[in-house]
Amino acid sequence: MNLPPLIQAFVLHFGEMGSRWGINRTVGQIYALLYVSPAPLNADHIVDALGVSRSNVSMGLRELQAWNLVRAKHVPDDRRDHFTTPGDVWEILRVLAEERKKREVDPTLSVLRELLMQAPASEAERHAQARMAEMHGLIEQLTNWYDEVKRLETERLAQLLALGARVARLVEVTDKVVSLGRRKKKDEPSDDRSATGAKI
Amino acid sequence: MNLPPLIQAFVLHFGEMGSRWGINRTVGQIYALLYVSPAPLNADHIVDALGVSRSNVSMGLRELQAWNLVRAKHVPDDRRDHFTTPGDVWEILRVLAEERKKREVDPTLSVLRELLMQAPASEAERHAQARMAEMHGLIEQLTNWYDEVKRLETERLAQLLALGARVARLVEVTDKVVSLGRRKKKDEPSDDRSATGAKI
DNA sequence: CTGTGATTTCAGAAATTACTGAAATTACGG
DNA sequence: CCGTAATTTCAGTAATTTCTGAAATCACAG
Repeated sequence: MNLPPLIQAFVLHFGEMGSRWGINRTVGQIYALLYVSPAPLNADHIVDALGVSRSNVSMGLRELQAWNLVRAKHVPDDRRDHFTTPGDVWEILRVLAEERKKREVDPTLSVLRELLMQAPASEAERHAQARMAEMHGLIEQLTNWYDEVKRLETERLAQLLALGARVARLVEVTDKVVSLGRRKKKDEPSDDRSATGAKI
Repeated sequence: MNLPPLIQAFVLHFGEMGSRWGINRTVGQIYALLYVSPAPLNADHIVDALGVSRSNVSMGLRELQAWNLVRAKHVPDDRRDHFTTPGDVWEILRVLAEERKKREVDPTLSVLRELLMQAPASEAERHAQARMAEMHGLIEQLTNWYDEVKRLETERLAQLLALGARVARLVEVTDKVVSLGRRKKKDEPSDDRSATGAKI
């Protein structure tokens, strides 16, 4: 491996972490290298930098492209493909979330749905199904939430994050006021507004 | 493997998914089995049910306990240990989030911090550091958010989830009012706060 | 077309990870 | 303590995954 020490440390760390996720060391390293690179790199650059075989790089890039984490870019006057990561870290986060959901969550959800359709043949199966239903419910809630949140623009999302758990106070108060309002009269949103104005 | 078909399908699926996460097939299967089991199981039960070696089960249980996903329970009049998963799926979610953060996020955060302390020795390193800083900033925002949210009780958390992206409307309005307020006078936080009371 | 260089494929080698059975250790009732 | 049952450890083996170099394919300028 032939890289400035700071970059090498970063690349090596991602190689290690890669194995802790589903991806292998080389794929992690390629990603890290492209991430910190100021310009798109061609495959041979990567081979030089990481000291792995050309074919390994080819397979790694292929996998990263399947994950939508790396894009090929055409550089004029160069027949070789050049590769980059999306520049915006928020964009990367979105892609990562989407892909992991697709690979890790969706298949489970569909298996659960299928198993929940079947008629239990015993008490053991009945109980198992009840547990599966709990899991299914939770995952469905989470994915519904995710589907809504992912549509937000980055700036809004960042604001929500910054707000953190303080939004919960709001929910709490809203809840209280709504149930109060219901006791008096239905649909009096102007009241709700001022009420929710309590410190969040 | 010796299980009712419905349970077997669930167990096999978790075995497969296991490999897609960091854990191996047997560990995934053990977890799935305990999850749907109406009562705690001892190690030999698991051996029978899954058809793997006793030692493999021992190692699997050990790993699941390290993840806090399985607890040993003592059953009176039985010298053998019995194992269960936490019953509440929300609790499971919390544990999972916490452990994955500990294993996948925290180490990266600390490496990034360390690398950002060092003085860059070249333009390439300078640029790399800037990218690392972006990544570090994002991860820190996410973990701060997580740290706040994880403290919420389950019920509040569920409410927040149910609210979904609709909380974003609130943020939007807040934003507008804050910028209005700012046009008049600087630093008037009490104003800002009441402003957030607008309808969500 | 042809020739050249870039890229991918793929069979086998290397490395890693998972699993087993035997032996060692631990826990505990008598 | 002793004996027995439960559990863990660990060295060796099996299975899987990753990586490589050689060959095949592709892409395109001339």
